[in-house]
Amino acid sequence: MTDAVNPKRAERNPTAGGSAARTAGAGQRRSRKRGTVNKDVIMGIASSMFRERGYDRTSLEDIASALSITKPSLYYHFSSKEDILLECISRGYILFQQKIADRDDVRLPGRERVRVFLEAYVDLIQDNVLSMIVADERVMSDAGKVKSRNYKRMINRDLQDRLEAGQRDGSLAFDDIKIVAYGIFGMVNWMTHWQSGALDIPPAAVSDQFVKMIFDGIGAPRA
Amino acid sequence: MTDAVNPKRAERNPTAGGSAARTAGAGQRRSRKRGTVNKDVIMGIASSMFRERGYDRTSLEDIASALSITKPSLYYHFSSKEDILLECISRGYILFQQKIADRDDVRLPGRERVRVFLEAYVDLIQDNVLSMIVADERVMSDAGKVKSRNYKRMINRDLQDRLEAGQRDGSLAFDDIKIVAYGIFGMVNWMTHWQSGALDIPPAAVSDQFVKMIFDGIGAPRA
DNA sequence: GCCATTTGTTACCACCCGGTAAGTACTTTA
DNA sequence: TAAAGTACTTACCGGGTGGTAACAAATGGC
Repeated sequence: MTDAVNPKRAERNPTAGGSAARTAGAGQRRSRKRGTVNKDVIMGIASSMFRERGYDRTSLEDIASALSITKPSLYYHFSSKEDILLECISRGYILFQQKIADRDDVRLPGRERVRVFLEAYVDLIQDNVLSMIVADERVMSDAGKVKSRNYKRMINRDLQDRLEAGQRDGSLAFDDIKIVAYGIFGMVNWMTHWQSGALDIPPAAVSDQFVKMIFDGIGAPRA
Repeated sequence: MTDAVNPKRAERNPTAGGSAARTAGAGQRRSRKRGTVNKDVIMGIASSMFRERGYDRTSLEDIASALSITKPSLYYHFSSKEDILLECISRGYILFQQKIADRDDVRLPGRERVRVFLEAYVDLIQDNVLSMIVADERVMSDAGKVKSRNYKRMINRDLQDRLEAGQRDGSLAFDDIKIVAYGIFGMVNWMTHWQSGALDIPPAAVSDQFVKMIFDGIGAPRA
């Protein structure tokens, strides 16, 4: 009974699928064919787990076992846990850009361009893909902080540009653009804290209601 | 046999005040007079630290050293780390009720009662007092989850009551009250993720702008 | 068939964290 | 003044985490 070496680490019930891998497909350790685990597969799982459990509370062992590999294997693909997070953030940003590219059109009024932004954003939140939201700078290295902050700045800039465009073309009206942007991001980002029940609302319904609320407010029209 | 005993664990630099106690006054360990540390003082520091660093990333040692006491001393006042959090949540809720009691008046239109709610709420967020927001159920015991969820439910109910009152008296108008409440809480709760710079905006300015945005929206009035 | 590269594995470490046991000093009370 | 409680301290444990060293098996090119 040596307690330094934990023998139980190796033995993992091969029949128990566990709830670890509820999010994405995963089998038991060793069941996966060699070579099917690439960076993108890892980031898919990692994004989901970071989003569901939080970055801190997701251990590398959690991620690895959801992929049916072992923790050190992750270090073949990534250089650190933070590296995984940063790549997830980058991936999320790229997916956002791709999603928005189809529907976006700079000739539309700013108001509509804000709507496009929000619909894509809410979609991706509910797909557990926007790791940026979940990334808390306080756990990151200085270099990581800079990178993460840059992505946040870019996406913030994107929304603010649309808001300004709306102000110019007369489709939107507001005082303080910073507070407005913060408010909008708060509304949608906080979805990551919703309990599972509330998340069952279809993304389209959520973004519809939010967009309505943001544009029209909830004050009764004064007569 | 066992190499698990790490001797270096005990040695800790006693002079290093560190930046742990930037939030509230603290000196080096032992500088504080006996008896000045009571539950309320602990909760004050703990709330701030939970809010600034997050619950997970605030160790009991962090809290203790900010109070110039040792970690086991905390166990004289509280039974566990979660206990501290739960008491902070309760304290925050009570402070909220007290703050709101002065200005609240059920005879006011719902719209104004929502405003009162939000002004108090934003104030207390900026005072780092609403630990409820920072408490992530995923780290809590089942019993803790229930308690925490109850406080959240109560404060949610409070806002929804005000919203419904506004809908009845005609001062507010909206479709889905749940989404509206989620949206509002998202806007204000997300303030806990703002970087320090943005938090310098005076609370009154924040709540004014948020309230304006919530009531009137940012869509230009259609002619 | 052999070798280099890719993709993993086992075994392990140093560190940190929540929590506990047991003892100590100050303060109140009878 | 002595007992009883209050408010701490030192020393320690078990368990978990990110990360590393060293080794092994599958894969593809020659």
